[in-house]
Amino acid sequence: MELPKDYQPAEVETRWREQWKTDRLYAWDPSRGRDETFVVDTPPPTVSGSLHVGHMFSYSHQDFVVRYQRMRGRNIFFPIGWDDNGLPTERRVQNLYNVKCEPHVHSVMGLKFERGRKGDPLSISRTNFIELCNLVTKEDEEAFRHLWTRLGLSYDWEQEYATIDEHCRRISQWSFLDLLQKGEIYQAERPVMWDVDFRTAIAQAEVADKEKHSAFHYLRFGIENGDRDYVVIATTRPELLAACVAVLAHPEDDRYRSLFGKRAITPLFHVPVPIMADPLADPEKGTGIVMVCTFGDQTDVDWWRKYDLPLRQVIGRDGRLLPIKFGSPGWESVNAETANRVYAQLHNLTVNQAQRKTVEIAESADGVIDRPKQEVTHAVKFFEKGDRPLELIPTRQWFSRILDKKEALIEQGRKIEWHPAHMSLRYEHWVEGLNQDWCLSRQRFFGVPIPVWYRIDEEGKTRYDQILLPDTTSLPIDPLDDAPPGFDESRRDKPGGFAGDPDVLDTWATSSLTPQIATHWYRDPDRHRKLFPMDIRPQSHEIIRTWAFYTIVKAYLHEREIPWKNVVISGWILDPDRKKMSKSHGNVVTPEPLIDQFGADAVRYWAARARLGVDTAYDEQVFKVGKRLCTKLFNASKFAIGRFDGIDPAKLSPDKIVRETDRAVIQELRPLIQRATAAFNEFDYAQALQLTEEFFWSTFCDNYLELAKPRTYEEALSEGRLSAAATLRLVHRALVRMLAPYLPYLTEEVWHWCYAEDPDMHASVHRSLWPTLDEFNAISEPQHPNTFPLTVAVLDAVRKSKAEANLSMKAEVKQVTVTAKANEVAALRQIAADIQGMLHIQSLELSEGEPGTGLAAVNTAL
RNA sequence: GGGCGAUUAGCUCAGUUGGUUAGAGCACCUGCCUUACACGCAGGGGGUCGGAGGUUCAAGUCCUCUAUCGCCCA
Repeated sequence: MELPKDYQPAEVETRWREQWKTDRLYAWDPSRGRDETFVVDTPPPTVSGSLHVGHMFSYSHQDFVVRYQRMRGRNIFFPIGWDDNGLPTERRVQNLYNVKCEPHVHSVMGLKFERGRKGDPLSISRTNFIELCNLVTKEDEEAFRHLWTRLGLSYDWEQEYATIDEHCRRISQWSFLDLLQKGEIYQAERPVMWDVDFRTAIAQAEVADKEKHSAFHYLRFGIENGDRDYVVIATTRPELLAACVAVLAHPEDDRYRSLFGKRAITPLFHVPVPIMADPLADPEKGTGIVMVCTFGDQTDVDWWRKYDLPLRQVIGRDGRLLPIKFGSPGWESVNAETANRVYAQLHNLTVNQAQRKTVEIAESADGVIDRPKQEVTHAVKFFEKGDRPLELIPTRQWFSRILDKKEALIEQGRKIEWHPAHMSLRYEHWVEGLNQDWCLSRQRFFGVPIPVWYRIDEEGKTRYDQILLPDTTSLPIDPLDDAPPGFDESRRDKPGGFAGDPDVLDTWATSSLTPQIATHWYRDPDRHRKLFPMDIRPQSHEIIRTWAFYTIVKAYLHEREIPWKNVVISGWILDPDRKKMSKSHGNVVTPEPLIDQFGADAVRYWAARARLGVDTAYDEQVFKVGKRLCTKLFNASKFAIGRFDGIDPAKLSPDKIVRETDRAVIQELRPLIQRATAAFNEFDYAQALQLTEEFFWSTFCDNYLELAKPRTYEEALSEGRLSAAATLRLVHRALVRMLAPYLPYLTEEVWHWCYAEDPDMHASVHRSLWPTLDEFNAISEPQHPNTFPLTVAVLDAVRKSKAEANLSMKAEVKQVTVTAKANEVAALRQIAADIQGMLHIQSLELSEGEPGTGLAAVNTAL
């Protein structure tokens, strides 16, 4: 057989990629039963995010597990999707094309858009904006598809989906309607966390705390009919002064006890507000007496509800101060004229500007500022993708009831096996800390529309309590384009007609349905039953509180089921200084050049070296190690196969393995198979790799191959040569399979040099069965279980002597004397010829005795 | 402030249910171009396992406290 001189990853990878696709090697077989099927719920990557090494890292981890399971004979269901709807795509479109979506703008057919256009953002219609999002999404998907394919991830591309495609919209809307019908979702007008730039509500899971510099401003509030003139309140949000609705202190705070029941008069706006006692007021914070605004934070909301306080909303949805007229109902002031004069200077300012302006006005007024401000640092809530702090703004939104299900959700989490186990705590702690129902609606555009309409009464008022639902057979629908059953388009937005809900669903409302999306759920109950609950959800740890959590929620709400039996958590790739890789830090490594440089298998090796759930510092050395392993496997395979090539494989059956050396190496292989299999069954691909790599390099290449080599050069098909050839073939064939999950390209290449036609194997290594002990049952055990380690001890000693004498390994050795226990000497005697042949020993003397330390005492005379 | 995790050779990491002189790769040093591989082979130096205390015949491996770092949550 003519084999190539060097391993050329690029050529080999391209060839096999094509072949696998043609052969539908990774396609799921719908005809096979659930018990022989292994189902994976792959979290679809956010395609508008930038590709980085972390993607290759964690998505390779799934593939190791999947490829192993495939080699166990399981029917693999391994779908892949793209998470493309939502803000990341919208933001990318805005930046790429310098546009902004304004729903009132009319659509333009066939509008051409230009990337990188300068000037002010162009306002475009919702329809045009969504068109652009779809366009960009397609390109972004292609980048991921390319990377996944190059990496050799064994997805079943026939199951591909995108969270904005028709199928996903249909499933997502069905989910909404099903939960609505089950009473699990509701709409309400209430203060929600609001991003003033994206102008949308967001959910608890999307909030990130950021440490920000701020300051307590000490303001004097007047007291109505009091025994003192004023009380000093410290606030970090003076711009909310106009929204003040009450003043609170701790009931046992003697400083303020006499004030309870009286009214305070706010500075600048002269609004009388009640002074009340509440145990949640912290005497240690600020001056111990706090102003309640609608709304500064969640505690304000709680107090506002608890005491049924009035609503004085001053911050608008765009983050600017609303127009307000003091003296009008709800805006009483004992000095409305002054209040309006002050407020006129604040109206329409952003929150930041308003804060500065308020302080400026307060400073120039008499008796408002009590003392200099005090700088502080505190945690401020941001939308994780946002630039300005969140505001609490009362709006009408859809919510999913989850607060009343904490216990049940924790219980669901406990039914799932988490790998590593401690990751389940992240889930439990998140559920325990929930403090809001899930806000499902987003005031955005590129998402799954909320599939409802509302009646408009004869007065032209939208009746949110009169919901119109679509016929489920018509899903997916867009209530802004489609008319509800019983109406036609002419009645849209007219008195007596209907209005479509303008909002879209939170992306997680769809992403949380990846199991149902993949199984086709209600559309194909048979298929759903065959695939659900799934076997594993591989993902990384930062999305436990979002992706894992919401998916568990949905499976529970719909079917009272867990979505998967196992969650398998990948760690992160950190930069060499162990910092998180992120675009803003500028430390992100781009993936494709690494494949160009080292080959896909080497990149996968790098990923495989990291243990489950453990964060790993980025170290380019590991790619080199991977590449070196590929080179070694390539060369060793060429050589090993060359040693038995030409001998009829039928002559190389297990029963031909009769020599002690050969039986001894098989005896070493057995525990390797057991241990690697056990590790893989626990999803511990890293452990399985480490064991296999060590055996391959050290036991197989450095020792066994060298020992067996002389016999393979014998001219006749002697018993010894056949035994060595059969052993080489069987061990090598097992090792190639054991490395196949990690190095799919090279192992497939090697497989086809020699093993693809074996009757007990599949043409592809990736569908051949993982090695089991059964394959080696027919081979007798060596005379002594320690024969191999004993032999290596002798080899090491002789090699050391040669090395210390600066001699070549092929240098002749006059005599070697080995002392070992009697039964071991007997075993060693059968190895003697191989040892002598390998190390060129003229005389090898074996004597029975106490070896002292170690297995054997070895004396070498050069 | 609470929770979780990490802390092992210069670097990146392994160390199974506690048990002989703590391992690997890289880097370093010394040899060897041994008819698969110099992207190789052989050999070598180098850690007492963050710190303190405890349990035990025996601890990197269990317990307590503590330091540093990271993540998550308030």
